[in-house]
Amino acid sequence: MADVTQQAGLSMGIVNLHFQSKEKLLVETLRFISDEYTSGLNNIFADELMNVEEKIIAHVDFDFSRLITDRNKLAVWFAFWGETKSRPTYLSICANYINEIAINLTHLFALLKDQGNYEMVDPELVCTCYTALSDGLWLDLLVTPKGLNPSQARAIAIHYLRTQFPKHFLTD
Amino acid sequence: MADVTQQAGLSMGIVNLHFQSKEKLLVETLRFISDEYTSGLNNIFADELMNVEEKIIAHVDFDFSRLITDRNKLAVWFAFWGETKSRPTYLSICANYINEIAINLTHLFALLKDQGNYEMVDPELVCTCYTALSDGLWLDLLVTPKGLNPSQARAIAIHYLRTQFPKHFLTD
DNA sequence: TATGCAAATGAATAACTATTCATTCAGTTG
DNA sequence: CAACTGAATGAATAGTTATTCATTTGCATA
Repeated sequence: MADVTQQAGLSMGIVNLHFQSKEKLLVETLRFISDEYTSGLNNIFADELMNVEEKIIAHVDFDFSRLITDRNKLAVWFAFWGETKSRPTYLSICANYINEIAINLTHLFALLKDQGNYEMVDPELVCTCYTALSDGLWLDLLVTPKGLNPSQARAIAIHYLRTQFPKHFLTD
Repeated sequence: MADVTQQAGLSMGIVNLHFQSKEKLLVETLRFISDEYTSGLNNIFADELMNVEEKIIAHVDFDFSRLITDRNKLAVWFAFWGETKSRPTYLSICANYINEIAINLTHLFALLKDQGNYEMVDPELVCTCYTALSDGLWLDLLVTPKGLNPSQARAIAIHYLRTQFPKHFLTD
């Protein structure tokens, strides 16, 4: 708590004044990064100026943007994920945002499947696979920062999407 | 420490007797799970009775085996990953096992590329992509245990490998 | 410029947790 | 079966860290 308040340039007592307890500060922290992530993606889903392919690319761009791939923030994500098993509150916050994004992203893949006549594509599978891939690439960015940079990670994600939608995602 | 020693059915002082300190216990814990993982995979790489495709399938099977996808153990992995940024010792242990596995797995993909005349395949890219995918699927198994079981996760990993080596990995 | 009020301070306290070490235990040797 | 030895115990201690609250600060209003 001393470290946190010092970083904030404030005094010791401030966390308990504003958040009641350390545990509630942590919950609000998880809520903050979850909201930041989902609202960034919801803006893309809701954007009426982009077509389906552009939205998917914007999604990937967001996943590997500075805002999201900041190593300090990635470390926070992993710390919370590690705790989900023993803290039901964290688990439920995570389950919520994961679910919300999956619905929207699966929908985009389903639309692209129709538009491109990709008859063998399973949108739900592609959504799960893309999401897992992106989480795993975040781990690479966190743990082997010299081995992979965000734009290489982005290229790997696009490489996967191209396997499913070979007529799309060619410009990158 | 009280919880840990209690779980072990031993007394309070035992950790400092055997490991010197809590921090060293944690380092040995990370070493233990890293060694367990790499040695399991090294057994597969070194097995002279399997062909390349069988080794890759054995690798995937191992990644989604009971031993590895146990949620308590996954939680431990994520907790350590979250700490790597601030603990150089953890970072270096992780960098080591990641590197060792990547060399071996990339080699297997290169062999399969040659054997199957997959001219467009980039073994290093496939290795990075498969590894990230598998890490991300572990997150799914940890955080949304009701949404995905290990055999479904395994199927998703195989699905990706099939995109790269369409003549292989068809039997599953 | 006095008064009121919400926001912030940080030393003191309370709560918690890692570590120590005098003692006990269990097994082996002469 | 005594003497020895290495492993284990756990109450006591030392160290750390979250929380409290009497006090101060800064700012708006009369």
